[in-house]
Amino acid sequence: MRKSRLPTMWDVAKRAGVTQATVSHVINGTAPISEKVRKRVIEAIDELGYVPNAVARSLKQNKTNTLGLLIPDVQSGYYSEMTKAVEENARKKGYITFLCNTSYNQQLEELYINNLLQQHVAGIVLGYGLLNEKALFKIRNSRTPVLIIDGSGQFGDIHIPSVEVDNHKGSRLVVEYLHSIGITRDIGFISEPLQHSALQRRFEGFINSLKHFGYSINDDFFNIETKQYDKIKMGYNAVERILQKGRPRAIFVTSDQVALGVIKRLKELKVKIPEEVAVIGYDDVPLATVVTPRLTTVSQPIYSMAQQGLNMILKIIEGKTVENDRVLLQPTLVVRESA
Amino acid sequence: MRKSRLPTMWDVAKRAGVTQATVSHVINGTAPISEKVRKRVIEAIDELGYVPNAVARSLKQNKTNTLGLLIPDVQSGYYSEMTKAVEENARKKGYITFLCNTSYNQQLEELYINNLLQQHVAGIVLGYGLLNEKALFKIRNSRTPVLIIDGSGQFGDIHIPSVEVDNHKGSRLVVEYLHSIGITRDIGFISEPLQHSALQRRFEGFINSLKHFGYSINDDFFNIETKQYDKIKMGYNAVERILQKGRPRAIFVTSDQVALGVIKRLKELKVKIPEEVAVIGYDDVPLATVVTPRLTTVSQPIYSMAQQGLNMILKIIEGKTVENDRVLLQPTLVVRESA
DNA sequence: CTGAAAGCGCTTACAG
DNA sequence: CTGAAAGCGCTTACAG
Repeated sequence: MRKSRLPTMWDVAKRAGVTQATVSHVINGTAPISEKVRKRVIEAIDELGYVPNAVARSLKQNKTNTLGLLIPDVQSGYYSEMTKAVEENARKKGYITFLCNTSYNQQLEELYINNLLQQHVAGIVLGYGLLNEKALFKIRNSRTPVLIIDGSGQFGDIHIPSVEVDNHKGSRLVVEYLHSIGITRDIGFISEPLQHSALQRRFEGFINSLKHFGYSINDDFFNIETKQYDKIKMGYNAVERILQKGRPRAIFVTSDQVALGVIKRLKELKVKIPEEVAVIGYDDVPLATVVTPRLTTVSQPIYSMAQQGLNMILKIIEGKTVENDRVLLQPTLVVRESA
Repeated sequence: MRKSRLPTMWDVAKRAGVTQATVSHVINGTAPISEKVRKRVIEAIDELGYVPNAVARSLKQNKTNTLGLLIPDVQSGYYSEMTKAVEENARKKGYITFLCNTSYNQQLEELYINNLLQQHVAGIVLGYGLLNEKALFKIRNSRTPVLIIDGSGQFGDIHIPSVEVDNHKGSRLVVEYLHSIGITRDIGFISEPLQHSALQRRFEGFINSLKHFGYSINDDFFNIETKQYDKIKMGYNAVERILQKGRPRAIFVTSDQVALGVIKRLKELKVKIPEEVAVIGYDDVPLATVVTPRLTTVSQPIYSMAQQGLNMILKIIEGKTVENDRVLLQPTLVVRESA
């Protein structure tokens, strides 16, 4: 049982007793059509269950209404929120989005980019700073509009439009807050690998702020992972390693997902949070309010990033000029219980 | 600065001094080509940075390598896992997937289905039992291969291929386990709205098992939400309402996300889990091991569902016959600390 | 207000 | 082994 050919405009035309061009005109409103003919065409469409073929349309118009979104991991609370925000805003603008989950794998990044380019997507949204520069060049070469959310638009010589959050400032907020509550030494740092720009900036911002206050830097309490694996386990293991060298008074963790593991281990060890060790995360994922103690963390305006980002890339797609193609948004610190 | 036309096979052909058909043949390997010509064509492709146009290809071949996935909410731990599993398996088979996040909104369901149909996706994967039957009819009408994961394939008269988990059994495992640890009464039930079949089955299974053991049913301890909102808050509020009527000895919650809220409130109230109130969730999301106490829950073989589901729909897409189009997988109970 | 016709970039019999 | 040609289902000037 193979599907018999789907009805086309030609079938509709025949049934309505008009020409195929006329059917196109009534569907797209591209010409004034008499009410009588219009009605006949609409009827024929309904009777046949005709559905316009976007593939043919795209080929002729040389434009699609599809977007590609690259993220490292939909399962992370942060990226799933980003995915939702991007997809929702795209839909509202009439675009449908391809989801590309790269797992930070360079080969996958390139495979997806190749695929998206072949699909002639109207634009590509990068949810993080791609690791594979070759893939980036391919995008540039194709002249496909591209945007990076939550990442620097600067890759060596090439620059792409971006909407990012001030990561230096995020870290500064953390150190300032710790200062304000009297924690001025033994501040630890835990992070997943500093693979993309956002994470690197957080680390730089952290170090700079520490220096700014004239704190001594004890990297016994630093634990930066060198490869990706389960985020929660990363936090869990990091606590393990740090505690072998001493006890920090506070730990700044560059993502909530990892902070969850940190808290888990600390609690198992009966270390009091925040009395003995204060913990501050980053991202403000929904779960931050569920753990005990509730997580103090740096909040990122994800929805706003996605919204402004989408507006920007759509302008570029439409060939309009965008005044500012490096939008910088501000993070805020949400103080709860863990610090 | 508008993009100049991208190179086509025709451009490649001209540069290589061959015909456009020949270029197509070397790209697709659809004809034996002399090594000499092949090399010239490959060179031309590289020099021009030619990328095959999948839109044109799809139109001519009347098939795309795209899939649509409908889920209610990427942000939920359960559906983000499903999304990842489906997307990964689709990619491995050469398909790229459109993500459609419906929020259980019937209008959105229909909008997405219309859009996917226009895009002529090769297949549609439903991540839950669609609420809008009209949308379902449209899929059927278009004869687009469709598959439902984690939901019944039976909608009134129409049946669609499905891979689901035995939800009756999941609930039975819960009641049996409670029985085995001596909890034989005052068993509560908390659920988000029973909007799709999976949830309905869990409820039925729960009631049946209670009856099976001859337990009395006290629906003072039941709290089934009537509309969607934040899952964690649902759990939180449900505890509130139930505790006003008395204290159950155990609560079965039909999803971990909601169970997180249940635990949160119980802990705030200093109710001991599991000594005073045992809590059992459903789904076994990654966070289940992070909360304190670690969540006892029913585990679903999501990856396996996605994998088997993808295999099935791809067979259907390729016109092969599938022997069993109603696969039923088995859940397992993971006993941790909360019960 | 409606139609005839070209063409988007490919694939695919078919010839030679 | 390579090419000439039709055609996938549309949109879009252009005529009338």
